[in-house]
Amino acid sequence: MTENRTPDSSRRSERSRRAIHDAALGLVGEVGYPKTTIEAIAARAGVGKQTIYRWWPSKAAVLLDAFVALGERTAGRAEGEPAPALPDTGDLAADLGTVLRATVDELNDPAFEAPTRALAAEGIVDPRLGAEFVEKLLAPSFELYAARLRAAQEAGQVRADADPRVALELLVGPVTHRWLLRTGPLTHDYADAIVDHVLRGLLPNP
Amino acid sequence: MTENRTPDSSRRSERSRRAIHDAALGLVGEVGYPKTTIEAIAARAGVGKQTIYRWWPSKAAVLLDAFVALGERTAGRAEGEPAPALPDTGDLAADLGTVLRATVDELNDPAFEAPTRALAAEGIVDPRLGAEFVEKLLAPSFELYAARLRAAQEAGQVRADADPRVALELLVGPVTHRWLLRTGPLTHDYADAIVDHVLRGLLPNP
Amino acid sequence: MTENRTPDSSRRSERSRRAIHDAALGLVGEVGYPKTTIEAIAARAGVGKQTIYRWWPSKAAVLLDAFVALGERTAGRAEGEPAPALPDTGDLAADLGTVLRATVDELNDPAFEAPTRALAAEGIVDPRLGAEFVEKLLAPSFELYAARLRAAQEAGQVRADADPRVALELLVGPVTHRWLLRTGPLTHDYADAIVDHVLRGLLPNP
Amino acid sequence: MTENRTPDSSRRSERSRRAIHDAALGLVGEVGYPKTTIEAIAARAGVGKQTIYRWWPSKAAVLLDAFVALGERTAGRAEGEPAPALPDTGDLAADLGTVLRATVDELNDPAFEAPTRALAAEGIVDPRLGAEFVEKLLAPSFELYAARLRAAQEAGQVRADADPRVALELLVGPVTHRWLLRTGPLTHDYADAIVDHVLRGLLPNP
DNA sequence: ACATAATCGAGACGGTACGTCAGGTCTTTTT
DNA sequence: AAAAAGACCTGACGTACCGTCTCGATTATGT
Repeated sequence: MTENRTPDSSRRSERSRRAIHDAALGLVGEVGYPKTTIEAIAARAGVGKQTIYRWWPSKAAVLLDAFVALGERTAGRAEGEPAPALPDTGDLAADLGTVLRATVDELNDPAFEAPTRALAAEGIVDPRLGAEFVEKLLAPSFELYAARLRAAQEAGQVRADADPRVALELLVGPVTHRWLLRTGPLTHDYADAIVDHVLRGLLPNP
Repeated sequence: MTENRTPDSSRRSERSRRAIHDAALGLVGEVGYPKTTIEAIAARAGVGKQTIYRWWPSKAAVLLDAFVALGERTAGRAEGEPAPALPDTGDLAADLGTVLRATVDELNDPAFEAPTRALAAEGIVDPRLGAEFVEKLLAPSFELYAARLRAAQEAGQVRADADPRVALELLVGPVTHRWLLRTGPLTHDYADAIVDHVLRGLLPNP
Repeated sequence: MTENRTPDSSRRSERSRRAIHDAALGLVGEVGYPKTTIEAIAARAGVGKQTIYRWWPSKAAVLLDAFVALGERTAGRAEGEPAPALPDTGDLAADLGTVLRATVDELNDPAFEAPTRALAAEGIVDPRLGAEFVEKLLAPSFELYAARLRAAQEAGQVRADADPRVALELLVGPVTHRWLLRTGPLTHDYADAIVDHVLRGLLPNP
Repeated sequence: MTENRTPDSSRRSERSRRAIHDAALGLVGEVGYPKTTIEAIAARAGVGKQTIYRWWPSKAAVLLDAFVALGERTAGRAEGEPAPALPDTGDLAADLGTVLRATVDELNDPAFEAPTRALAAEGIVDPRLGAEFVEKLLAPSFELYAARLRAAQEAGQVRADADPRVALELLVGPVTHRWLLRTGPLTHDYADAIVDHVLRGLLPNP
């Protein structure tokens, strides 16, 4: 009965897509995620509601797309994807510290905070969106951590029997935990402390 | 004009309170949190909507209350609060492993999953609720971890310069991270791996 | 599944009812029936849409109610209904002529024309509404015609074997026909001609 | 800016025209007039929406065209126009009765009822369409009545001072009145009664 | 023991947004 | 040049809930 016709994406209006992205980000920044309605996005974008419903399944999906596109634009990259590499000075502790501090800074950046929290919250409840959130926003940087750890492992700076995925989560888990639950201040010192503790546990057995 | 009268809680109907708790938990279990509306809770509880609005500020607050009460009831405790202590067999790794595995089991329990995720999600976005969520549901067990770690520290099993709060987050952070973001299977093995890594980092300097 | 709860009319807001009537009539007069939307009625009446949907099944039903109430208010009568009697001067032709001319005037009154046409049109397509339209707006006056004709019949001015319902339709049918289909000018002369022809056919057999 | 170009009707696709007619009639029969949408007509006819908008001003106009074409096809006539004559047996009452009964039968034919009512309703509200409706569907038969009455008048069977247009409306008005308003059963007996009454009023003065 | 006052169940109300539908315009590609 | 296809903006639909509000009908003290 209800036909699930998928629209012809080759005829999609690029103008509308961009306008919707911008409107979504603008509104979330100005009035917050919960008060950002699809109706308002459409109105601000000068677009029919149907044009949103045609291409996205939910408000959160719109915002996720917009956010990803924003990240790419901000990073200067085109909508294709090569992401920059994690520094490798040879000093593992310093390298991880640098990046974890950067992560902390980003989480503390008020411009990013609102939409990121909103998307994380939606993703927690909606597995589909959660997977997309992780894949598009988190996975890339996770992979960089893992790569750097593997390099260190090969250089003998890290125990051979350590799983880089687990190590990665030991670094990132506490930080996001503190950020999400607001159980304490999210500072560079905290990032350093995490790196310090974790690396102690990863040292090769003497 | 509109007086903001705070209701007289001594006249509060215990019957209604319980009915609302039950209705909220039932609905969240059956239709999920987003489709659980205040109107539906009121209807199922056989209660006027105003009775909910009188005593709770939001749907999430209702669920949080209901969930806390459920936890207490399940644990056999009265609505007062003494929480059981964390085991201390002298073997720190074993003790932490036991408890972290229990946490993993609870997070995997389908009955608890839906409401916990919903509350976590709301808490991420709403700081007030987040604080209450942490305070009522997480803080108690966090405190137990911290106590056990302090005991181990005093016994010389853990470096004197380690911060128990940080150590705690090293244990709990990765687990909740994996649970919230669904980045991997949440198993006993994973709990053990976390404990193993973290304790290595906490050993007294040789 | 879909509960058909009927609202409690004793709690109905009289204020809203009147405001909706006025808004409906105002809008139909100003922008015409097809461009009068339920949304606009609600907005102009300062009322939630649901309040309209709660009490009326359709836009046409709203207008019909409003129109009936208007008719009663205009006629000075309260919302109860005793309708005035048709004159009986003894001269049947004169009496019928008077009333049919009045009907013609009413049909030509621009204030009444738009809503009446709209309601008639809806009634033609929707039997339920049509019945209500006839019952509430037309039947009362029809009954007066019939009564006057019966009186004439008893006075021997009309054939005993004539059916007053049919006679009534002979008078009223051509007038409404011409009005609805705009097949010719709707004048007093036309009314007189109709009365003349019809009465010839109703004279007692010589 | 937007030119109001009138399309070149010589290049019009006959195939599409017929398909649109058929789709319109089919849909009105199946789902009723209000639920028959231009979009649905286009889809069923395998035609672009623009093709409809190019050639017709409104849904009602499409249906009217389709209905007229259907009537002509049904009557076996080509799309040109000669309409059959009304019988003249010399017995005016019998002749009019025959035709009025035929009219009654047509109005009672369920296949014709839905579209006719829909068109009549639209015509009541939209004068332009109303005129077309009368002109294309009603006027031809009206003219036949008028012709027959004129013949009778010349034969001295009808008063010389009677206006055939009025006489015609005396016959047709009550029937359509009853049909449109559903104020009573539309039977052959009713048709006969109307003819009887009307002819009494048309007899030459003794 | 009873009056008094608050809570309670119920649900109508003014609103906001939802997700859907169709209208009528426009563009792209095919015939 | 007209046609099939269908994306687009627009705007109304009817529904679902929101949070507020009034209405009797219970309570539940505190004099």
